[in-house]
Amino acid sequence: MTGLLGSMPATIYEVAQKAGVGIGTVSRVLNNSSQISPQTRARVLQVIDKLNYQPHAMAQGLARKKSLTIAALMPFFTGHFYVELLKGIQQATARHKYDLILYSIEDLHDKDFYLKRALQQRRVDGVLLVSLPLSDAYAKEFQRRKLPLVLVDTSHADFDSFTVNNQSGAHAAVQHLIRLGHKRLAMITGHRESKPAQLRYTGFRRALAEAGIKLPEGLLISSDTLSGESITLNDGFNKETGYRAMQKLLQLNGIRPTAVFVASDIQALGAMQAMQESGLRVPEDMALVGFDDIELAEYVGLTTIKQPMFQMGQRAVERLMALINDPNSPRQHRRIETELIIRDSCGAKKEIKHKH
Amino acid sequence: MTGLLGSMPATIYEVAQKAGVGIGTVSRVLNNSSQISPQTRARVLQVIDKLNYQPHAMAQGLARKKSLTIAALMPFFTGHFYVELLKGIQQATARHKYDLILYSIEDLHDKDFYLKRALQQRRVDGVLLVSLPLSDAYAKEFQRRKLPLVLVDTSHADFDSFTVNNQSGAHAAVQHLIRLGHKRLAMITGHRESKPAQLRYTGFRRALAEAGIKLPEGLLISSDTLSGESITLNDGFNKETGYRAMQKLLQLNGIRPTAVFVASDIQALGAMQAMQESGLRVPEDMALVGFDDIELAEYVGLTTIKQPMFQMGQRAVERLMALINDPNSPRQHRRIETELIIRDSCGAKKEIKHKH
DNA sequence: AGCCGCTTTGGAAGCCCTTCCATTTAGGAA
DNA sequence: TTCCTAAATGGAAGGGCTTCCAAAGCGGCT
Repeated sequence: MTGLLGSMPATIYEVAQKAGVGIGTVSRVLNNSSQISPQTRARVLQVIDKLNYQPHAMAQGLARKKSLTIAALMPFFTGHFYVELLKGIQQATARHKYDLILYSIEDLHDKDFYLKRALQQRRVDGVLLVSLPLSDAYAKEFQRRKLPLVLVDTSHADFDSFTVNNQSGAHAAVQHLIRLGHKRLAMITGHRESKPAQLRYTGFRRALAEAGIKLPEGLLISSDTLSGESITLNDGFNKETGYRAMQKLLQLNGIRPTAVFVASDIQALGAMQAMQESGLRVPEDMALVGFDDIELAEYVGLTTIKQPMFQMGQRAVERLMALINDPNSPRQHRRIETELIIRDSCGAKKEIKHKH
Repeated sequence: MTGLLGSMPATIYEVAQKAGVGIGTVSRVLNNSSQISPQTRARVLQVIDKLNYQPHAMAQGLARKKSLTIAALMPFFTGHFYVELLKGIQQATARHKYDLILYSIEDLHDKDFYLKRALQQRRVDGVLLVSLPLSDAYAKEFQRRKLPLVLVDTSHADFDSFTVNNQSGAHAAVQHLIRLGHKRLAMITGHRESKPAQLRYTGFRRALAEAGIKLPEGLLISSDTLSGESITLNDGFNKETGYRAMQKLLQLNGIRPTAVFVASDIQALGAMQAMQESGLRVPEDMALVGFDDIELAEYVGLTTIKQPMFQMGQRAVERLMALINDPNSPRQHRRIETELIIRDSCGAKKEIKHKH
């Protein structure tokens, strides 16, 4: 009995010998080459089946100068966002019969090390760079060697990228609040240097401008204007900044806003906590809309902007495959549109109930 | 200018030539072979550095019959549990200078396909099988060929495994409730066929027995004894089963328990909802302890049992590396101990307050 | 000078494929 | 039958490494 895998996996030579053909012929069968007579093909396939033969990927890779492998470099932080993204990436990769090597970048210094490793040692056929900046030196390398690269949740003028449309997402969120009748709006956001924070702010301003609403002094609160322990972390999107920002808003007694757009759900949770501690209710005393659609958002009934990460992962891989097949394919910068998820915190549901 | 990666990556031949040595010597330097004179080594290293040379992993793999790659097969379901596990796996893999190929198994039928692919095509040096059953046919293959395999969150007599100690976790949860003075306890759990559900039940019984407490009729509710839409899904751990189970408990008016051990957090959330709808408070009217420590648990203040998945992922990889280095190393079955996370739902915190 | 035994080095063979070129074979046309 | 063309096939070369064996270098001995 040969066993499922063969005691020592068979090689193309054994297949050729048992089938009474040359190795070239076996290779041609394996690669669906055109010039093979149906009988020979059948005979070879039969032997392949009997020996349970599968080609050795490394030998194939060496000969073909292709690895049928792509690498994804991503920071492994938070939950939902990356899990969904990874799911999408993994699924699409498998569908194309490619394998995925995953590199988790915990320190930005490691990035170039792993890039080099993926490219030069592993000879991956393409790279997915997620949420990480592309250094100029590597940008040049990728271009010079025409290596397929797709950026996800980050961007660079010279390479394909998929990013969430932060601006239109924020715009939709704010527009929603305005339609619900709010005229006095505030915004809580992350650090001013954070790109997503900037874009979400732009969307906010645009929605206000379109409705002819002005943003009074003090109704925009960025994380870096606050003080506290976890304030300086990352992009400023965390619970504490949300909490402190809301406290600050609540101190502006006279001109308290009736609705707040919070640029991240996690901050929105902090904000809700601050309101609760002041005895205020959401949305009655103040309506809230967040951004991200984290897992908790559903639980607490937070209206928010959902980013379709699964789909984004899939599409990024599709694009990468296209680039692998045609490295000269023109650049594409895709903005993935977000979705407004209406729950309780914006007050829309109550309003509907009133009307009936 | 050579560029970061070399216009076409250098080979060992170029290095040898520029350094004025033979390829064997370069190879020896690369692999830290002993018999090399310091001067030669220095010269070769210098050229390697200048050419930015890195060995071609596929050529190395082919020659060495080793890939410096491991594969992880896992179902990609839920959040926290797998994300943490994957983080641990990824980190430990990188520390050993191995690369990780990730296979997501969405359909059990795919499992053997990907196993075969990993083993026979990719020639990975070891496999991590997560939360998936090992079929007998493959078990034999792994044994015969002495292929390093480590099971995570699943087990098989003949292979190394890392599992959460469900029983002692449940025991700790229930013991905690008993220490808080509860004498009338109930349990809500998943399907009776689910292995974790069974083990958690055993832990529950053991804690009761040790305290001399009997479990009255009707105070154990398994998902498969309920009716409803999502009831039959997977292992029975979902919100709806928790909700229905609690409803059922609440109908037993006379003998309502004072505390409930819920075998999964997600069910505990459903149970809390049912209580809330009946106007009951947690923990005043009924204390609750869950299992899993999902993200929401912290938010709602659910006392629960935390499974240290990150650590488990790391340890599984460590073990796999040990097996790669010594395939005859004796089997080990490790049970990872859980941690009791005390929050509000068990009433312990209030009790402490009372005392002061 | 000649010899011995290390240490150090060079490079052929081998790992398992793909691909290309040469060769064989079959089928038609003359 | 003979010759020509196209289809089918065999297998050498090559891809970049490791490893092993043979050979060279070296220092100290006699």
